[in-house]
Formats: sequence, C-alpha cells, structure tokens
Amino acid sequence: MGRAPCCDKMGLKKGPWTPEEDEILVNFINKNGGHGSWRSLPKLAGLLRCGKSCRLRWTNYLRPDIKRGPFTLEEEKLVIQLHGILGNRWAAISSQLPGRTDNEIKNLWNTHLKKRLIRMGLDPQTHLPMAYSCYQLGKPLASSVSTRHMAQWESARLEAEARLSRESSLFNNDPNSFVDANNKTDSDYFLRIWNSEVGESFRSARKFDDITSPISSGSSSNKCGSVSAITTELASNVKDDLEWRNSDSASSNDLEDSSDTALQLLLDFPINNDMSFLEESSFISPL
DNA sequence: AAGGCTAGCAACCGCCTCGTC
DNA sequence: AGACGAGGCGGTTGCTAGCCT
Repeated sequence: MGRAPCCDKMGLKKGPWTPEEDEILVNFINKNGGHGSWRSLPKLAGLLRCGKSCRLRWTNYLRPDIKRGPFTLEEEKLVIQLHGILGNRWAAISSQLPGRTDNEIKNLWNTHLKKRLIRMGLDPQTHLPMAYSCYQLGKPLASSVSTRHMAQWESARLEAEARLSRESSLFNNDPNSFVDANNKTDSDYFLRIWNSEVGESFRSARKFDDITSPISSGSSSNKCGSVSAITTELASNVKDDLEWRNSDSASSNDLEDSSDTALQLLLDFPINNDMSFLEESSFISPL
C-alpha cells in the first residue's frame, strides 16, 4: 500500500553518519550555495545515501545556524507554552526557537517535558489535569483539544495586541522586529506567531462557522469553528467541568504540593482572559 | 567488575501536502 | 481531474552512554 522506503535501493547506506560523510555533504552544499534537489544531491555529491537521509542530516545536525547544547529555562518555558497552543506541531514550535530543530524539540518534549507534566498529573496533550482532560462532557477528545487550542490562540492574540498597544512607546520603529532580546515579551511571541504562516492557518480558520465539525488534531489543514464561538463554547464547557471537578475532592489535592518549575512556568504565562478563572481554581496549585 | 536497566538522541519510516504535468 | 514526484512532518525505533545493583 504505502510507498516503498526510499533507501530500499541496493547499495544505499543507512544508520549513523560518519564524519567523512558529514564533510562531503557540508562541502557540497557550501560549494553549490544550497542543497538544490535533495533527490539528486547524493549522486552529485558522491554519497551512498538517499536524499531524504541527506536532508534530515543537514536540517537536524549540520546546518550552520543550529544551536547546540542544553535547552535554557526560557526555551523550555517557550516550548511548554507553544505546545499548549499548537499541540504536537513540532515544526511550528521550532520555527519560534531560533537554532532549534523540530526533532530536537520533539525529543525534549518526549524525554523531559512530557514526563514532567505526567508526573504532575497533567495531560501532556491538553496541559490540563488528567481526570479533566479525559472527559470533555462526552465530546471527542481530539475536538476539545483543538477547540481549546483555537480559543487560546485567539485569547493570547487579543491579550498580546492589547499589551503591545500599551507598550508601543517602548518598541523599536520597526514593529516587525522581534530580534532584540531586551524588547522580547510574551506578547511579542504570540504576535510573531500570529503573523507568521503558522498563525495563518488559525486566522483563515475564522472563516468557518461549523463549530461541531470534527477536527483532526494531527493535520496541519484543520477546519475549525469560528474562534469567538469556540471561545464562548469553551468558557461554558470549562465552567461546567470545573463544577464537576470541584465535586471530586480526591483528585483536587494531587497537585497542591507540586513545586516543579515547569508547572509554574506554564501557569505563569500571563493570559488574562476569559479562561483566567482556570488559574483561580483550587484544582491547580497556588502560585 | 559485570550485567541489566534507563534516558537521551540521532535516524528512519510512513503518511501527507503541494506543485507540476 | 488525477497521477506522480519531491519535500516536509510527526511518530517511532534503535543505538549508546551512564547509572544502578
């Protein structure tokens, strides 16, 4: 059914790359001012690899702008925040972390951050307490997650724009310049994402009105309901769920003694919107 | 010291999207 | 319109180093 793997051809090497292969690939790309067609690159460069393998090696390891070394606290914070908004869209998340690859972020998430959230009793997909995220009033989980992401998008954007207007006097003349770390605020991140191609899919989603249509959480071409309608529905759902959760005192104490910094980072994010009552709930550990 | 276990990470695989013909 | 190829993406695998017993 599926297409045959591109490396099935006889004679093509698989597995870890040797320093010699790395050198050949880097030299070829530098010499030609780019990779050109990945499919034809191995033959032209004299590598016994498939084009896909070359592309992966270049984008995940050999690219000169890749930042090596452990993730900083700020980067981890950003990954958690972005994952809460974008879900498992590693490429979209990595586009907001200069020098970090999607593979690196995916590994960070799977080996560190995900486990951290699970340890704290939080669903790594929804960033909400496990018991809560599993029962969205009988609605399909994938739909509720995407709905939540949509609402967070809109809320974060509105908050960011409001803050940006307040702080406009502090900004550079170039409103699109987000490079200066001194001026980098959380608002900046969201406006930058919102104005990027990543946000485009969400901006265009405002055209759709069918809030009840199923949403594929794994696809980059989601069809989503109108954001304002979703936000309204979400607020209603969350309030209902909070009432349900508050009646279940057994689960509400699980997180109170958590001092994990990741949770703090997640909750520290200044989204003061119609979902802010979530933070006031005793269900989530006090700051 | 040695064997088992685990975490971290590089690389692969299969599916999807988009562009071209 | 649909078949095909190329590139991109996310999930998963497998190797390795470090830790534990």
